[in-house]
Amino acid sequence: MTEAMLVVSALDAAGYRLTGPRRALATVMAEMDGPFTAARVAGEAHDRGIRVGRATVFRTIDALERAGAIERIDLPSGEHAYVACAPAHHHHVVCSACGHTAEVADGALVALVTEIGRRTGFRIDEHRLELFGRCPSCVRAAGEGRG
Amino acid sequence: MTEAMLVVSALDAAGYRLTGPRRALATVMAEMDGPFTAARVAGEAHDRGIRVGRATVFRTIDALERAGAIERIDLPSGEHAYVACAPAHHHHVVCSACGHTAEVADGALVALVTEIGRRTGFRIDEHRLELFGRCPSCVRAAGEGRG
DNA sequence: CATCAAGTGAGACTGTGTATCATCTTGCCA
DNA sequence: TGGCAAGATGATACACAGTCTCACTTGATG
Ligand SMILES: [Mn+2]
Ligand SMILES: [Mn+2]
Ligand SMILES: [Zn+2]
Ligand SMILES: [Zn+2]
Repeated sequence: MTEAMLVVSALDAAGYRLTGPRRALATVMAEMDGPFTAARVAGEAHDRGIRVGRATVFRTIDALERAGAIERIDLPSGEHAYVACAPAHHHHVVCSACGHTAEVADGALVALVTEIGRRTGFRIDEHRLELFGRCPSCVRAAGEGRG
Repeated sequence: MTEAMLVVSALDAAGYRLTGPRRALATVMAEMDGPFTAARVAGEAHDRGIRVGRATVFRTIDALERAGAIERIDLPSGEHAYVACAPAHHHHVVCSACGHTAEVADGALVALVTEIGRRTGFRIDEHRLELFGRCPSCVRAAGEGRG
């Protein structure tokens, strides 16, 4: 609930109009558990009786991404997923079993990126670190299975 | 030339058959300058008079990726591109102006990933670092423009 | 060579994302 | 409070990425 409002206010702050479809979709996305694809948002919206065009789903994802309220994750499968998250720069660990994510602060990575820039001679202005594995609870569940 | 042979032998080592289409496409990919999309491989092959089905391009990219001879890069635009590269684990810096890439050894990143695993409780088994910016020669070119 | 599992190409098909355009809404202001 | 222009919407058509099927071909192996 308050999560959806954060998403909506990010839209507002970025100068986008606060429309019905955007509010509804922001709520759907904020309540999603783990990364979601455009198709899943459209499906979930449909299931809740929210009647919104497919193009609007893509446009809203686009607007939210530009507003910094959601972020794209390129899954190893090639799919594009998104997660609602803080507007500050950070990265994500994604559980490949249940989809839960955790945010990871940039921390030591900035120094590493600087060093890579120095060594390669590239002027690096964008980087992306994505981590995949099992979240604590899925690790625990798997352990029990064989324990 | 020898680059293409490396790609072909990686295929061989992974137990794939060495067919005409695969050799031809491996050559095309090895000679590509910077990351290439499936569509660009198909286009380039066509331009060289190599008659090969579109499905085969996708299947060959797939086989080469599994063989470790090429690697996918998720461009910020959302496109999927590939680069021919060494089979050892590493990452890429991509020039967003000219497309040139440089390989970056994992180095200090492994420790960082371990630390992230410890802090988040995730058992991380895959990570991906992608860096985008300007290569040395594009930086130089831009500098001259205003010098 | 003969054999046959693996690979190929044509083409249909699914899915993602974009373009168009007539219609509707929002934010703003008189 | 109503009027309006810019911006947003949705229906639909479209462009493109990637997969699937299936009849046919080819490479590796002996
Ligand atoms: Mn995030
Ligand atoms: Mn590589
Ligand atoms: Zn999990
Ligand atoms: Zn460059």
